Amino acid sequence: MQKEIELFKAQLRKYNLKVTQQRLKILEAFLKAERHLSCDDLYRMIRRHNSEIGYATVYRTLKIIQKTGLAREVDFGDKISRLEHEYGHKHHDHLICLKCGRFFEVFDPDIELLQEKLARKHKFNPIRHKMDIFGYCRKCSQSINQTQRM
Amino acid sequence: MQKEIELFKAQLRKYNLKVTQQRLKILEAFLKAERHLSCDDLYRMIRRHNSEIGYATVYRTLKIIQKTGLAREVDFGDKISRLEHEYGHKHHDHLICLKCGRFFEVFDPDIELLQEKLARKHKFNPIRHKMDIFGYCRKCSQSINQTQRM
DNA sequence: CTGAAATTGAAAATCATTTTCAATTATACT
DNA sequence: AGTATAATTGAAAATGATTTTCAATTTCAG
Ligand SMILES: [Mn+2]
Ligand SMILES: [Mn+2]
Ligand SMILES: [Zn+2]
Ligand SMILES: [Zn+2]
Repeated sequence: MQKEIELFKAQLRKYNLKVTQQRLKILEAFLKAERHLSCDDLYRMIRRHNSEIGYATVYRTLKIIQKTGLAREVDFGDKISRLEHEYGHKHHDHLICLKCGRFFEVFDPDIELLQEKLARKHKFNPIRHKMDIFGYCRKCSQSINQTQRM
Repeated sequence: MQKEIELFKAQLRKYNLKVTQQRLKILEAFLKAERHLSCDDLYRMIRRHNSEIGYATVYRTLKIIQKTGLAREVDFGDKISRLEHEYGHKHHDHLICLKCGRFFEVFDPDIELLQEKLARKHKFNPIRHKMDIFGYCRKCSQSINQTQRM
């Protein structure tokens, strides 16, 4: 985590942004937290321990965190912007449960390769991609079957 | 298109919804239009020829069109809900140009197969998925290279 | 220290989406 | 056709996440 903090400070200086207590608190809260949180999630978390930080500051700091490559936006189709840790994390895709909302991070090198090929076939220069599979997780699949039986 | 209209009417009756001129006008505009339009897009299009239809009606009718299986929502990551024709259209994924905003519909059966396998490997029951590859289309790739040369 | 420039937080603005409600319309039934 | 009733309509307001404004405060280079 120290590495991320130093990287963040370096990036701030690089862009003539100031290293403030608020920004550091917000970054630390983000790094410590479970992943995939919205601005509002993080704001509430911080509020519990420190009510001195405003929503706008959390919002703005999250934008900086994204720009510095420490976070990336994930989109679960509910129109809410959520962030996950990016630094030191490899690319992955998601399995998202339609019932309980839990998600699983997955990676398949064969799919990744075919995605590259597919793009090239269309003379398209791929930069990034997003693959989300929606369905029912093991637990929810079971409970759905049980419901149907009743 | 007549087939879609009949299907729509049948669905309306099935759900005790009324067949109104507004609903039919909106459906026709949707079916005739280029794909991937937002509620606002469609509202503006309709307004050009018929200023008697309110935004709320377009909005509500689009919801019905989705429910009847004539449209599906596509998500290009800009938080705007857009619809594309669904009836008689096969599943496909998208290549989306980061520069000009154009998109290309693609389908790769090998990827689809691997997606199924990946889900199963995680005991996950897949229902639908979304795969979007963002990058630069052929034209934009060229113009970017030219810019860099200058 | 000091001053210029950046930051902060409360509040307001924005913007797509969704709901409300009184007036209007579609439809089933005389 | 006329009537009852239940659904629909459109303007306007509400919503909710996101983004901006601005006066007061803080950072930090010199
Ligand atoms: Mn991937
Ligand atoms: Mn696919
Ligand atoms: Zn589940
Ligand atoms: Zn392009």
